[in-house]
Amino acid sequence: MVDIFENLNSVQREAVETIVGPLLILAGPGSGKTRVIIHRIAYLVNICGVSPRHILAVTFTNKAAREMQERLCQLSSITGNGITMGTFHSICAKILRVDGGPIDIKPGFVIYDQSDQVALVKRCLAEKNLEAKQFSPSAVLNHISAAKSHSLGPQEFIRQGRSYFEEVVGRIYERYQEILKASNALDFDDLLMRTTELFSKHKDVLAKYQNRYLHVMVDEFQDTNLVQYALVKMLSAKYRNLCVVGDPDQSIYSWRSADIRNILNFEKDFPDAKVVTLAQSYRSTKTIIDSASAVIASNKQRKPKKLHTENTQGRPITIIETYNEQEEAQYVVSEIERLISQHDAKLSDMAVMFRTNAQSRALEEAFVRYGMPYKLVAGTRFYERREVKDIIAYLRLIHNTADDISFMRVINTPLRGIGERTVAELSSFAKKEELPLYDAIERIRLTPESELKLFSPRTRKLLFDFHEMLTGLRESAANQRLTVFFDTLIQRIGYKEYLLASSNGEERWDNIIEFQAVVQEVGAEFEPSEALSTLLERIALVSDVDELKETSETVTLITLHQAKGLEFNTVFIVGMEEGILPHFRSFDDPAQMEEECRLCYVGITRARNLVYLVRAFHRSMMGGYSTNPPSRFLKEIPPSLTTGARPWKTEQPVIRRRERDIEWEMDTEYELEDQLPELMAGDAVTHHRFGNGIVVDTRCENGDVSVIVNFSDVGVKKMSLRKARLERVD
DNA sequence: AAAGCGTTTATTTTT
DNA sequence: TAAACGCTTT
Repeated sequence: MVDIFENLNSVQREAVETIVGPLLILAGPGSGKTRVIIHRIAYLVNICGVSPRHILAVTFTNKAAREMQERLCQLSSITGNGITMGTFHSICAKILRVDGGPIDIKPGFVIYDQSDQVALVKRCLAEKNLEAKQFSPSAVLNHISAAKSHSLGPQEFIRQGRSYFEEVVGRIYERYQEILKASNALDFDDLLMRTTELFSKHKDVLAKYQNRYLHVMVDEFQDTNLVQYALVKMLSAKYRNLCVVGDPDQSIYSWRSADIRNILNFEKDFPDAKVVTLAQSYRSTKTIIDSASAVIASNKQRKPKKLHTENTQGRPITIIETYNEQEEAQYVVSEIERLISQHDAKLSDMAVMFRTNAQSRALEEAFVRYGMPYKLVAGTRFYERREVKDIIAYLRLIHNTADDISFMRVINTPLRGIGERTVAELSSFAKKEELPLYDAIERIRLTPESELKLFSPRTRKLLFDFHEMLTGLRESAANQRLTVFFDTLIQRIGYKEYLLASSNGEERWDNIIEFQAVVQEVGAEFEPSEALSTLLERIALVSDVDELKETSETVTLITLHQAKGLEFNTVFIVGMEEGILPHFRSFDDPAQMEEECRLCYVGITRARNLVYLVRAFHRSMMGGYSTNPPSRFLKEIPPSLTTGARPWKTEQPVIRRRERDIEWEMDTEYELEDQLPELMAGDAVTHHRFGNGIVVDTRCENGDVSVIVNFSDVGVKKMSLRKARLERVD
């Protein structure tokens, strides 16, 4: 057998050998965290004789789970099998399928993703005749999701609601849950919240899992939310062998309710916890570690942690200033070209990282122009493409006819002449009868026409045909192999013809073909009775990073968020500007600014050898353009560690923008000069209605000057400088 | 019911 | 700029 302690340093070894009681592992980037987790499991199984089925390991992506599984099997085949390993969501989904009964969850439930959630909120808004303008569906959804992340049900949320807005959200939330229940559906947040509900209401079920999992491990603990922490505490309460691994400096998902305090509270909740700090990096050069440390050191709310390495000093960080985003992209491509021809670098060992998806555009153009292979870790994810979602909606509806959101999506896709009015009438009928939409059609058909004066004969026929088609498809699904059924479905609804007739038809059809590959995989493995539900489960819980294959020879284009956990030899971070990184939406909130800083830290520490920090002087943004000063994070890096453009001195304050004012003065009527405050990005202003805010950008548009202000109460607003009476506050 | 036309609005997105 | 949205026309 392989020596489990081979190649472990003393701290890592300590972490591996601590198997009893609570354990917190603080692991810096590249400190061998995954290695420790794997070796610890191997130690538990192979040395201590713990059965793999008594181990629960939670990861943050499916990919991480898969990789861990693979590495375990490499280490020893007996270790790998039988461990419960997966994301919080997939583990909870499994628990609820098996044991959800006591809290009224039927095993066949479907899982709603983000776009389904938005659709559902919209439906609730429409039902309540609320203006989508005033209550933006995504804002409402964010509040609902945040409530769920704190285990607050609708009632509790309403009870503690503080503002009018929250009161309304509470009512929407209530209805939202009703519809979910009636549709036999759970959203992502429900998977977690309802599992904690199950555990707290039914101690026998909890006991079953507590007895099984003698050892619980959680990776990426800094990005867990309160429900997830609650789950972990419940599951490990009996044996208290709980090991959490994380790095507060890499917490970048607070906007998804991840709570950095979990990691800080851990020691309070478990006073006897042992804390092990892995501070030696095996990944990056000394220069990279020192630069990243300098960047993160500017965060105030942070336990200082000294990362070190015995690796070589390495090359300095290259800082580049380009004219605009095209030149920026061009620089990246030509530098990659140079590294390949002069230093024998591999494309697959390089990544270009950015803060916002919009930035990928200029990059892609340059890569295409140069004919350099690249892989964009998608902005719109595969399973969220319209055509793929359409088909998924059909599959779900066939699997679970109560799924109203899917029903709504497909009833007129492809177009079959059933319009808005008909759907509205049908759904109010369904609501009155408390029936799913699918069953409502059946009810209409069975009710004598004299009793029910609904719909014209033509419309009735259309509805009945649709219903009949679905019934037929349900039968096919039950009998045919999944692959065959899939073809039946596509053909029956005429989807190919429909797609090819639309714009980008070919491309969209190709996506269906790609989807078919996944279907084939599942179809080959499962009998018709199980295949459909397996397929739906599989596609509900995967992300794009999961699908990222390292094999192909291409450069990776990826957002900083998605890059977490990955590593490359060479990393380019583009858009190192105020307004991009840090993003302007974070300007007025110190806590969010610290998260921007961590994002930068995560990016830099993905690199083993080379880091390029690139910025553009001038960049198109939202139709106009803006001239962003260099990112404040650049200033933090000691000049001795950098090379390349560094025209500003470190002592100099951040340059604030004013360039466009030349145009502005020409276009603006002069008498305004005295009355209007001369504003620039970063200025604090006050507005008679919107309150206080920070100027994010000023720009000329058709002779008028618009100011974009991020108000602390109402968010970002764009307004005419001439009309809006903004006052500067000092 | 569906196409057409202005208007609006722009982070990040493990699941 | 461009895409998504909602209103109006056909």
